[in-house]
Amino acid sequence: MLGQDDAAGLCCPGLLTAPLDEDQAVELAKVFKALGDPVRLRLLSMIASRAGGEVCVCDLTPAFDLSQPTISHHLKLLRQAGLIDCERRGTWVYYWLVPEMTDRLAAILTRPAGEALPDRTAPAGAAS
Amino acid sequence: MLGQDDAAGLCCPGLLTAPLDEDQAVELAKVFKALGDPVRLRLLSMIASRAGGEVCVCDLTPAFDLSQPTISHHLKLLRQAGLIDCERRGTWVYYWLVPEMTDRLAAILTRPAGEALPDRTAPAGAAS
DNA sequence: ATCCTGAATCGACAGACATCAATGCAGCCC
DNA sequence: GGGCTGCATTGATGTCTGTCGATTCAGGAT
Repeated sequence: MLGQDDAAGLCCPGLLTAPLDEDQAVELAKVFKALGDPVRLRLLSMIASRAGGEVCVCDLTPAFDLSQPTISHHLKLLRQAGLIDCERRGTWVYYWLVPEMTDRLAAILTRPAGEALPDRTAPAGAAS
Repeated sequence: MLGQDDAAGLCCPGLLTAPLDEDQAVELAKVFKALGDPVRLRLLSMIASRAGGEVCVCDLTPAFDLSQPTISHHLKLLRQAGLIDCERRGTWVYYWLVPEMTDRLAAILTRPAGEALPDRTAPAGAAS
């Protein structure tokens, strides 16, 4: 059943509207941590932008100056974060994006429309 | 002019539409890495959701079971990532969200509207 | 000036992480 | 079967990071 460890319980209505409780924060942090590496970001973008929606590992590995085990490790972390999934098909393994997860992250980072921000460009009290 | 190190050059049209080049990936990863810690996520959400748009450090610190220097350290990382900014006002220091950055992240994680995903529930591969 | 308070910085340390070479495992082909 | 290829796992290693106590710095109050 392919790990798919956790990181599924991201129900939070939005990081920016109410304080996160600790459990939510821990879950969310796992996903952002998975995104917090240049190699994984490039892997994710290569997978997500691929016409057809899936990529063979053999197309990913040569794009980096890293060993094959290292790429495999990064793919595993992205998968455990719920950002991608994979399937073995004969000799090759194919990865694809899980758009529900990126959608969820985008929603979490989106502020409610009518939120009036205090105008920082002309603060009331500060001259000079 | 308050560090504000880098992490400003996030022009990328979207993580999910085209492969990121390495420099873009490195910049973006810094921001996501800043979000990849539960304490920083909670700090950010406490700051962002505060009515009035700003929070005094003295209101943040007691919400955690961590030392004051540790909180200060996390705030510094969030600030270096461009997610928050701060100002000293007399004895106290106030922090607020930089919504441009979260907006940018949300945009980066958002797929272009008309993107037809391959239907994973009924793979078409075998036919034809 | 002296003291006090709130916040940032410094130095140290344990745990986490990225990376590699070596190995293991699964599926193809001869 | 035997060998080959593609990918995952293991074990080791150097670096990064989260945390703390101690210290320092900035501003107000006495």
